[in-house]
Amino acid sequence: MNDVKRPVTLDDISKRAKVSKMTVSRVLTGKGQVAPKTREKINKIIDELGYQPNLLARSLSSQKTSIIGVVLNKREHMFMFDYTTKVLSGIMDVAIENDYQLMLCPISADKDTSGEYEKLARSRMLDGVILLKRKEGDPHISELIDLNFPFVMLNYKKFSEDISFVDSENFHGAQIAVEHLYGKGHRKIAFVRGRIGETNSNDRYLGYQGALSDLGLEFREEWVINGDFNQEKAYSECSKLLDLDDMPTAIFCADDNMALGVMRRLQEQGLKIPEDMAVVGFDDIQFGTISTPTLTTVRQPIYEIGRRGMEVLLHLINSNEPKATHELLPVELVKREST
Amino acid sequence: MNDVKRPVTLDDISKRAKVSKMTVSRVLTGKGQVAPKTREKINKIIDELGYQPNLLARSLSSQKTSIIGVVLNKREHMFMFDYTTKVLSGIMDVAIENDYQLMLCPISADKDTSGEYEKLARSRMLDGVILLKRKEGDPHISELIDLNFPFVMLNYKKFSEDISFVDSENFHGAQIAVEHLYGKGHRKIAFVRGRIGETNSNDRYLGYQGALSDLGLEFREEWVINGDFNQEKAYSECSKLLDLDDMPTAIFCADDNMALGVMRRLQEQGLKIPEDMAVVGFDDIQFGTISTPTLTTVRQPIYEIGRRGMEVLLHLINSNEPKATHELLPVELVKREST
DNA sequence: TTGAAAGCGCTAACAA
DNA sequence: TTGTTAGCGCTTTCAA
Repeated sequence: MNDVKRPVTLDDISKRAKVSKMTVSRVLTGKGQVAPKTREKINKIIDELGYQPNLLARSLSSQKTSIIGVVLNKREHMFMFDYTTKVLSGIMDVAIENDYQLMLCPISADKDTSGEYEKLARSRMLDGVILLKRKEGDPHISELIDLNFPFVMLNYKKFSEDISFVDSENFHGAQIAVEHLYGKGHRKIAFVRGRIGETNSNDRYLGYQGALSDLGLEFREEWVINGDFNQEKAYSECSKLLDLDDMPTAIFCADDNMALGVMRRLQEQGLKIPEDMAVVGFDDIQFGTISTPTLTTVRQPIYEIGRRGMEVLLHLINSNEPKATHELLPVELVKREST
Repeated sequence: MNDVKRPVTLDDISKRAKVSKMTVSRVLTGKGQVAPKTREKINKIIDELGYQPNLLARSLSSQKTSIIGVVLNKREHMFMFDYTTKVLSGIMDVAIENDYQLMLCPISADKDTSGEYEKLARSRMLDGVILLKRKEGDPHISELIDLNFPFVMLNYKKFSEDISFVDSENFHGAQIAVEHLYGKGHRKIAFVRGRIGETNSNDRYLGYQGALSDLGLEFREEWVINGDFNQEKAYSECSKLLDLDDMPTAIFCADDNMALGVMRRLQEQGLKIPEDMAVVGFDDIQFGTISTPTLTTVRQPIYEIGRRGMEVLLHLINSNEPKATHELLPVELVKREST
């Protein structure tokens, strides 16, 4: 048994200071009036005894824990380390600034997770949750809504008054990617789709189509392949484009990972990038800065999304009449060697 | 105010089932005997009412939270996303298997963090902590030891009976890297050191020196440069090697990040890798698999370190007479194009 | 400005 | 097999 010494409690302090526990509690939390002299005396004893509040007891009593759950896709996050690290950093920085703690809540993205969100909410351990990259129309979100439990979705978009989200301008991002290629002289632009069923993926597809139409370019079914936000899938599917009689001259990929897969395939085929085929990605992951050639891409402000997400959640938690917030953060084209 | 409906409590269940709270508690925790019939009746009511235990109350009463704190270097983890993600995955998988939760505890690696560990321990929120990549001889570890609070250090080595750690065979890893270069015909082998003051870094340096001596190779001060586990630093310091009259023919870097910086510098100088200069790294990060050339490296089992670390910690927590565990996991040479 | 009493929801220890 | 009692350490509410 690890018998940690019996910790100092409020009671110890109050007895030593010859005041009630309540007075000590007031000093500790800063709420309520305490005579300066009393306060001083108590503070001194707190220091002497090295008192630390028992957060469990405090939370049980006050019905607030100052802990936020971060729901991430159980296994998938391994393949999105760039994303996970950046978004967590943003969330974490705001958490630190506001004295909140972060709890990791891995939940499967595929299996039936019915009841999982409700469990989190009802555990009373969390004041709110941030959901990362959940699937479109996740049916279990209603568990959170029904319980009126504060939550924010990141990299997810749904204009519902029951759902707060922070996402980036995916539609616009796809547009500027296509316009950039157009500016470089390309007229036959292919698209590699992301996972069907993620709102991000859909918006980028719509942005691609919208831009083609705005620019008077042709849209062809066979120039659209499905990469599933998966590098290997994009790598193999890419062959379909290369087998075409009328090949595109540029490929816009719904994320950088797929762009990397596509570039690998092109290079194996002996094609020069960007001379024979231009490539644009989406995200701006670090790999794209050291790949050969370096990757032109649409930068998403992931760190900022994390920050804003946490800010929105804290507002939801602490405001008297919370209202769902919908935010789309701006994206930016980063020109590199692949175009 | 978010007025979540009043949650169902043990009391509600017990009244409805016409048994005492204790009996319900027994059904819930699985400890103690309960008549099958009673159990069945209670379980039914639990389902009906959608009861979820209040973890706060349970923890306060039982003095166990089933939450583990993961202490990571506050800002630094941003630059080690590969490491952080892998090690967290390992920790998380074992946590899930054992019904533990993970709490992120960012603590600065540089500033004075006196009292921070103690705060974690005394908060009563955590059953134990895992410390990632802390500096050698971190003076505040004693706070944990004095409180007899369970903790494990990862990627840290100190043979003390007060400290449990899981690390990889850094010394041996450096040896096989040098031996590999020797096998390729190299006799003048330079070394790029990591951060002075991390045990990993020191061990790799010692392994390098040991291997040179075993192989009867010359050790020269000017063939050792300091990269501080920092890609840019390695990039710039690398010039010192190139300015030498008697240049080495191979460079062994204490981590992959630095190796990437070194390769960049070499290529800018017009040197061919591995023809003009061979390069070996340490870690096996993903970048090394797609760089040009791909990087020969010593693979550390980071995911495994995370797993073992969590297992060791759980043992420490749940064993009656815990004893510090010291583990060095095996490393492995991964041959690629850079040698 | 301070204090007393009650309770947050659960479990440990003991008793029946 | 089941129940009773007594907390865990804090905050809330109300009274002084």
